[in-house]
Amino acid sequence: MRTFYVTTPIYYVNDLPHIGHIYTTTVGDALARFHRLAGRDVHFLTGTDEHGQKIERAAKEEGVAPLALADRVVARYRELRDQMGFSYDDFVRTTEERHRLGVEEIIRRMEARGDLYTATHEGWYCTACETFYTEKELQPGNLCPVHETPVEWKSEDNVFFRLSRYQQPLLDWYRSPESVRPASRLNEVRSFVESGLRDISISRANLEWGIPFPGRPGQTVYVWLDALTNYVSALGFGREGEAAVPYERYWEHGDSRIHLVGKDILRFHAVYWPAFLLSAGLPLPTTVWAHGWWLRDGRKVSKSAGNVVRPDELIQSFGSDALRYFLLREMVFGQDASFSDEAFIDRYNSDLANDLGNTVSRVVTLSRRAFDGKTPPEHCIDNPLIDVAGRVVPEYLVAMEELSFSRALEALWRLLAEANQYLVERAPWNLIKSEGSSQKLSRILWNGLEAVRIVATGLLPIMPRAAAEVLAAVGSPELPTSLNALAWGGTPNNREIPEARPIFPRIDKAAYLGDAEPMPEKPARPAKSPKTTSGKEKAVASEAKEAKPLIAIDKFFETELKVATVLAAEPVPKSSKLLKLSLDLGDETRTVVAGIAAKYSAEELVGKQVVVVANLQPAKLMGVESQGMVLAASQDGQPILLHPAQPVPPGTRVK
RNA sequence: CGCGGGGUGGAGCAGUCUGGUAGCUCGUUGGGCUCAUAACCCAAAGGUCGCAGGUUCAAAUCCUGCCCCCGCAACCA
Repeated sequence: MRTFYVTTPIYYVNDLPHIGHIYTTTVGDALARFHRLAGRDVHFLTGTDEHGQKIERAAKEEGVAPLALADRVVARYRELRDQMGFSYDDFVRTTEERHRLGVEEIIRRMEARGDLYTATHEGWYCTACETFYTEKELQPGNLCPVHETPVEWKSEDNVFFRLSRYQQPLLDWYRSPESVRPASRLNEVRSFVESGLRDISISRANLEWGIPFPGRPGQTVYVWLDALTNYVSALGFGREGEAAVPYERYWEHGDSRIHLVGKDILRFHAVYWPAFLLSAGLPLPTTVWAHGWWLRDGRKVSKSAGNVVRPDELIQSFGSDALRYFLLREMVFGQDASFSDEAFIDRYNSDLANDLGNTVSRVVTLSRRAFDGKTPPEHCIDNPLIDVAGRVVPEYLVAMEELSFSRALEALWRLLAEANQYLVERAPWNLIKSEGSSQKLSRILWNGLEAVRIVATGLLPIMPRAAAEVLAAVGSPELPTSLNALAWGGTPNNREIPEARPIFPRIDKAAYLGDAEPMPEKPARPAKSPKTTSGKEKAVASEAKEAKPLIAIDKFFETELKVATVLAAEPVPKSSKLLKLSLDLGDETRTVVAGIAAKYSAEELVGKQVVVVANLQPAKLMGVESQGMVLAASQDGQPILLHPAQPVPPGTRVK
């Protein structure tokens, strides 16, 4: 039996599940279910990434153990399994022993290959955090983002991986169009690798919360090597005997090894991970498959914008299968798609309620009425719907193999549309009146039921629960175990069928969206549900906003604030946000760069008075030295400048 | 020349790799049907496929150049 191994990324426990996690896992689930029906030996893996600085720190702030913090988020993911009907075979946590063993083994092999070496890593270092920060993580003025104290330039010894050695082998791998998909992503990755690879650091000193680096005391395995290895460690790589069997089966000798990833982590999966595998002498994945992002009302989702789509409300309001359907139908795999309540409801009503639900309903009602609560007693082997099904099913199969779920669903829906058309043409409701339970009527209604049965069978991987319900409704309650069930002719004759009830009741859009007022421009607002319990969720992940301690007044006076008059202003070249200001501070003139260009033009500022921090360490921005900071209120990311209420002499102290 | 995505009937999108009658959903208009979840069916209106060149018998699709929008990154000291 051919094997099929599919993975989602492991999710970082720093964040609660959101629509992106749900999407990837749904894709994995649909694939896994499809391939099981296709008769393959499927192994579907997901899990969580639990190590690292962020977790360590968040746990410390809350005064709990890092593992306890992770446990909480993991519990949410576990709940999601039932809520969404995910059928993964295994859930790996990077804090598990089996994972550690896998990481240790892969490192041993990379070491044996001679690909690891120790070198000095330099960077900005906060002693309090015992951590390096990149330039961009620092607060203005070279301050630690956590402690807001100055960082120092420090060097530390790290283990490095000779990534540079694998440039050519990777490029060789990319010659196969299967390696990275879709093709546009393959090009992206290839050009990145062609531009040259530098060795990467794969360990950290002074990181407690992680896997100790084998053979390098004081070093901890760094995040990506740790996390990526889950794909083999979960299978038992690095273990003996029985425990290693899945690894042998699904990876070493497996037929398909598929990683589903978001485009944001493509580089790690399509460059670093294969390089690690090459170094360790393990087989590469057959395909790294990247999908796009979900946008919210057309805008990028971010925590700070507060427009993160969380699944609970949606599942509660529409049901998990409706969500699964929407995600797979609306997004063209690989591209970005936009999530909005309106789009969701429109899809739901037109596809699920009107097309699918209503078709089930009419077909079942007619059959029951004409044939005494049963499916029709006989059927024919020649009718237009057979031909349509014969065209639609292969299309569906190809699309599913290609992860083109939207196309697969379109194909199924074409059969549904044809069935409706067929019914209208034959008008069985008239036949019931004119000739009663005739042979002709029997055949017509059976065809209708059969078309729905085939659609529902195709929907099993997409909407497992709803599809099963539909199958039961049309008199085929036994769940198919093979894609052979997509062949025409499966509906039994003379089978009792239950009374039709709405599987997808229509949603009153106006009522759901709140006010019925049809807005010409829809406001980007979060979903509103009467049953919302939004407070709970926040409590779970509470980032523990530490209360800032009060400071003494003399501390405040360390900051020297002065009024200054803008003498001249000009945009900083090639910058979108920066204005270069010449400021009169009374006894001196200074150049200050301010990130206010989005809101203020250079011209309107000349002559205005502003408040500046006068004793700030100078810093270079886009090549221009800034000798101070202009104060502004920050509203939704927009700066609002502060002016004295009436003109004062330049250089006047502010306190 | 920083990286990427996009520009297709009123809206949202597919189609572009592998050129060959421009397609889907929603919406609009008219009609039909009354089995069904105010559903379903038919028909119609509505598109210079961002612009300009080029290749070709044939271009939304391939090539060249340009314009516009949206993310990301570099910059909010």
